[in-house]
Amino acid sequence: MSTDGGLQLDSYLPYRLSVASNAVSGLIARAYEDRFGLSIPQWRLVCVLAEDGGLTSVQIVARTVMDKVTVSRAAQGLVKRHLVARSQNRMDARSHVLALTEAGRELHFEIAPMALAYEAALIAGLTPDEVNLLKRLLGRLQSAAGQLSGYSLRSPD
Amino acid sequence: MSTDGGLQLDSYLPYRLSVASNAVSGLIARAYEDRFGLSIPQWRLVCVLAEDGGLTSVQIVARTVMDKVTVSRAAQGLVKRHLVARSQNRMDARSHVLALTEAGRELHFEIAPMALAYEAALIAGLTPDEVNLLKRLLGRLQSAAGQLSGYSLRSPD
DNA sequence: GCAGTTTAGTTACATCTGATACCAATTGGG
DNA sequence: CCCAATTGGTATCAGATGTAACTAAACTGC
Repeated sequence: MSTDGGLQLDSYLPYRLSVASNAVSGLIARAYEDRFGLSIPQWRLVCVLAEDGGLTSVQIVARTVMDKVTVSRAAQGLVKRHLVARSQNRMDARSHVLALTEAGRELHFEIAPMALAYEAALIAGLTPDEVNLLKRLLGRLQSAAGQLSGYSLRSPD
Repeated sequence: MSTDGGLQLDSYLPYRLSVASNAVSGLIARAYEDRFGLSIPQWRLVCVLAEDGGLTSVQIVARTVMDKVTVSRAAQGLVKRHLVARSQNRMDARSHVLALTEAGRELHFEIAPMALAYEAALIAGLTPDEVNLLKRLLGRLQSAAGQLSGYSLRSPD
């Protein structure tokens, strides 16, 4: 037993999580960038707009766990490429409603199978039960982290 | 059934993984930064040096899945604070051996319990079996991503 | 209906990160 | 040996990201 109470980087969960996430995100990011010129924030935006239809920036922020600046920039890029259109929101003149254009819908239609293929390749070899459990556990970690942030956690004396 | 073959952001694994990892990393990063002035790369470096003793930059890169530039910068900061010492490597005059100083060891000794407490708080409510499975699955995702990168993955026609 | 506060969204800035270029030292082939 | 190619490590540059400041519009109470 070592003096550090058993802390080993290799089995430290936040480290493992970060490394795995970086590996996966890097793979996916390269794929979207290379073939469609989309950043990950842009891809997420396309995704939620395809699912939910027109949304305002605030709604997208709530839906995607991204910063509002990130959303704003992603939207700018997509509007410039005519994949997303912004229309006046007659309920509130400060905000615009973002929605996929026809070209945007086509792009989503093209990407979706590739995205699913990557996911399938990543989880090949895992049972459906394992995948479900993994998603559940990730959700738990996320909410635990959310609850802990703001609190200060003192190490045992 | 939607036209996209069932792609929903909320249940898309790479997304879930990224969101969970960001939440956890953000939490941990703030804790280390606030209390010890360490960035995550610096923390990792302290960790592996505490575990393995003196290492060269190349060895640290292999051990921590970080870029060599990141390691170089993290080391600079730690050397400046006298937490890490660099000594000549008599096998190869280009490289130096990095090792914790006494102050560095003390710092590690202080941080380790907090790091473990965060991990414990994050996995509270999970069974040991679930935690082990989670780590195994993360490892699998990481290696799958590693294998896939470099290959091109075509979506099914 | 008007002053103060809150909210939607963009801009500006400071930071961090990674790819590239670069230098010094080492290795290997002839 | 010596020149070419490789490797350890750092510096430089460009792009991404988040925080804070800012603008404009919309509520709130009176």
